[in-house]
Amino acid sequence: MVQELKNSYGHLFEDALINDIIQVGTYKEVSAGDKMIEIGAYIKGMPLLVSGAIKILREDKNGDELLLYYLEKGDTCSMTMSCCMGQTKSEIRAIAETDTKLIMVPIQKMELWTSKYKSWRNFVFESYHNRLNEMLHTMDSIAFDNMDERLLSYLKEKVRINKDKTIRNTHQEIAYELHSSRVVISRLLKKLENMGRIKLHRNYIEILNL
Amino acid sequence: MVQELKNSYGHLFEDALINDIIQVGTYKEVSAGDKMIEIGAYIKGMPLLVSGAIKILREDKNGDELLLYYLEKGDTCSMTMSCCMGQTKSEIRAIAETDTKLIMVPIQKMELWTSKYKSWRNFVFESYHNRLNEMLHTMDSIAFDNMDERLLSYLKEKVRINKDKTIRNTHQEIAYELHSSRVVISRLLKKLENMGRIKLHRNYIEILNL
DNA sequence: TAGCGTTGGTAACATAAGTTACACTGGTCG
DNA sequence: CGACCAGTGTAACTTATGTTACCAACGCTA
Repeated sequence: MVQELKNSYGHLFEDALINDIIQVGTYKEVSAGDKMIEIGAYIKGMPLLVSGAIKILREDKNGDELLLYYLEKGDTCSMTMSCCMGQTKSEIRAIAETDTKLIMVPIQKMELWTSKYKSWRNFVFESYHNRLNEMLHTMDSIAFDNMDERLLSYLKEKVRINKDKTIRNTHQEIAYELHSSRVVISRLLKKLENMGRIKLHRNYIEILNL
Repeated sequence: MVQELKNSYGHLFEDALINDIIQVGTYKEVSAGDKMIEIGAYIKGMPLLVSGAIKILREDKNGDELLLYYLEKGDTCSMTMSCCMGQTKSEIRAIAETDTKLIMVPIQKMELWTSKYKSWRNFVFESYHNRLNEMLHTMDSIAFDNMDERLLSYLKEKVRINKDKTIRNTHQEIAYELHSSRVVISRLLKKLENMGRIKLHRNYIEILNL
């Protein structure tokens, strides 16, 4: 854990803070697909991502989902921080996109570290900043783009996050994350295949050139 | 200014901070419709709202707009803080919705106050928290609701923000903020009128019961 | 091997929203 | 007064997206 922490956060945090984190943090590994936070749950700790990726999802009245953004190495969950302040329930769902390593820090430390460590403050602010910006871009995509453009962005992002030109998802799963329907996604994917940009297979999609 | 500040922020900030704000802050009044921040602009100061409301808008590739949320008394602009950190340009446009009074604080103070005053830290965190939540709810509305529901929410919010059951906007202006077209909005407004929920007039709308 | 569930392809249709076009009205300004 | 313009109402049409239905292909396992 110590080495992992230093690799991912050594350049951000001063040594004293690193030591504090080692004292109270717990190292965790989660597997792709594991549910990490459920909507309405109370938050116990704050995650510092060391490797892998976590997807953050929003749910509508019918229980259908919408992908908001991903967290990656060096990120933390602003929603979590947000919740800690007000002791409110989670507004979002978090699911591991890939196998992920992270360090959980008890939220009780937040207050103290925020006053004690400048690097921690900066990290927290930066994190909020990044999340707000990601929300903005997700918003752009949803409000301004057609489904075919949204699908394209989705595929691109998925390739980047998974570092894999092969997307191992069913059309149904993709439809779910884009808050659309399977038939629509199949239709648009087929169009992309006809354009020569992807190759469709059962249970996976080969990305050629996006 | 001193009195305004104490009224709106006295319960939030410790006296020493209030004094600091008085030292470096400048009092400003803006009129409804005034453009306060343009997309791509660099930010000079951070606004602390004393009264009135400011609308925050996002722009698409074609220059069309989308209303994100309003800032009110006691709010500040997280996007501004966000920008200060990274010295980046504004991602959004800010326009006074009503006549508004506010105190501008130079961004140079941010860093110092954040380490010096606990109440300032809490204020900044709280502000990020609120903005993230508002973004979430705007997102819900755009991703999950039909235009008629979005229009309804829009009208309700407008009444609340302006504290006025009469909405003094043309259909075109409403269409703009919802990123739709005039014809669509006229159509839906007429439907609402037929349902007896509003009364349409030239250049204004009477809200009966939403 | 036969049967079954999952996945994907596709057609036919329904609906929400955007677009174009044009008429009407009320107010303004020469 | 008459011309003009902004704001609104409405019809007719297009398009994107969602829905329903059904079939075919694949892989599993009884």
